[in-house]
Amino acid sequence: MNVKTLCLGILSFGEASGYEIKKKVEEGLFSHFIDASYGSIYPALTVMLNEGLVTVRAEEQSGRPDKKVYAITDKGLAHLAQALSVTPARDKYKSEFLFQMLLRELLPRHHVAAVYDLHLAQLRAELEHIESCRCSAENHPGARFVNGYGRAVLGASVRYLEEARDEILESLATAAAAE
Amino acid sequence: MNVKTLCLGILSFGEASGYEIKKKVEEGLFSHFIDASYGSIYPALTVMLNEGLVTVRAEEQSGRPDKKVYAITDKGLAHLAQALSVTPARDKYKSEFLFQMLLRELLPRHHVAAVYDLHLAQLRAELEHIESCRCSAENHPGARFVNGYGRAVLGASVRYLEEARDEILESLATAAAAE
DNA sequence: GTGAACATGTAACAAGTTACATGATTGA
DNA sequence: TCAATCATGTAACTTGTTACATGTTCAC
Repeated sequence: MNVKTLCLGILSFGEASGYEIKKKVEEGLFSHFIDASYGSIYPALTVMLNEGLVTVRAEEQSGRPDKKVYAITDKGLAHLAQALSVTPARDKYKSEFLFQMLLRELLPRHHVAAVYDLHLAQLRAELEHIESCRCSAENHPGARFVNGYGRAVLGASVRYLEEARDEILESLATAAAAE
Repeated sequence: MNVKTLCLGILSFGEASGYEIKKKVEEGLFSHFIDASYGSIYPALTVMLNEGLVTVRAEEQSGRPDKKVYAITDKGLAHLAQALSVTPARDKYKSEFLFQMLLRELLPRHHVAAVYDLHLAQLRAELEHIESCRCSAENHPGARFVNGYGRAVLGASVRYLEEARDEILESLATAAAAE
């Protein structure tokens, strides 16, 4: 799936500027499983405008550049539906954190402890965030499902890290004591 | 984290050929959170050989090309430790499946049902796989932790999909009946 | 005899990220 | 006054993937 499809998907919820699309991607209901940068969003919108998949409306603003609000067209909606009518690529999950934990015996104890707690804090923050989105997702079936999925997975991660923390810290303490 | 670090990490568990590294990445204990293709592994090994991070040993084989078995050097081990001594990048999770489920109202019912069940089957297979790796990970602390993490997360995904399935299918049935 | 697994390697290509360029406003 | 937020856009760069090239053995 490419950035074009991603933008069309966001726009299917309502019109938005490139800037707002990026915000929705990184802060919105879907932040946990999609990602895109300005450098890919803006060109994608320009291309789709030329292809008739979206329309623009310039919103004048004092001082700032005109806000270009994009809206999806019928053609864009059809394009989106078609782009989604394929078997989705397998989920991709990449974790440098887990790679470090796998090889933690090679790393300084303080680093492992710091990385562990940072990761746990980040997961908790993300979980809180999607829990705060719960209400706004309630009335949309797709959003509700996706929100529930995120809560289930992030919740499991947080719980696992909380449970395993003692073991990690204990082995660290033991190793430190043995020195 | 790049492919070089990934290969060094695998090699820190023992010598291996490029082919075997790829197998370990896609079938091994870590398959759920790392990934790499031959097109990136082979060049990485060549570069690291020139940098003195690994050594090679050609294993003659009848018929097949010589198997080039790589082993990590002390310099490579130091390089690996240094590469891992940074704050890890945030976990990246991308899911076209969730994106389709988010927008499922745009998609044909049969497609949603097929995609859902395929995804569930794939998650179950992956979970079974890492459960089958559990024993071989028991005696290595890093592997045990990572294996447990994978089981926790995949288990939560599978359970959620199992629970939500009725709701998805029911809404599909309702929509179909309303036509 | 056919496809999968074993085994290495290259080159063209795709896709997206980072950094740069610009500049006003708003709140601490 | 300094950082953050709003706001768009381009170009160089990174990184890795896909497809190709080659050839054997083993199991069905």
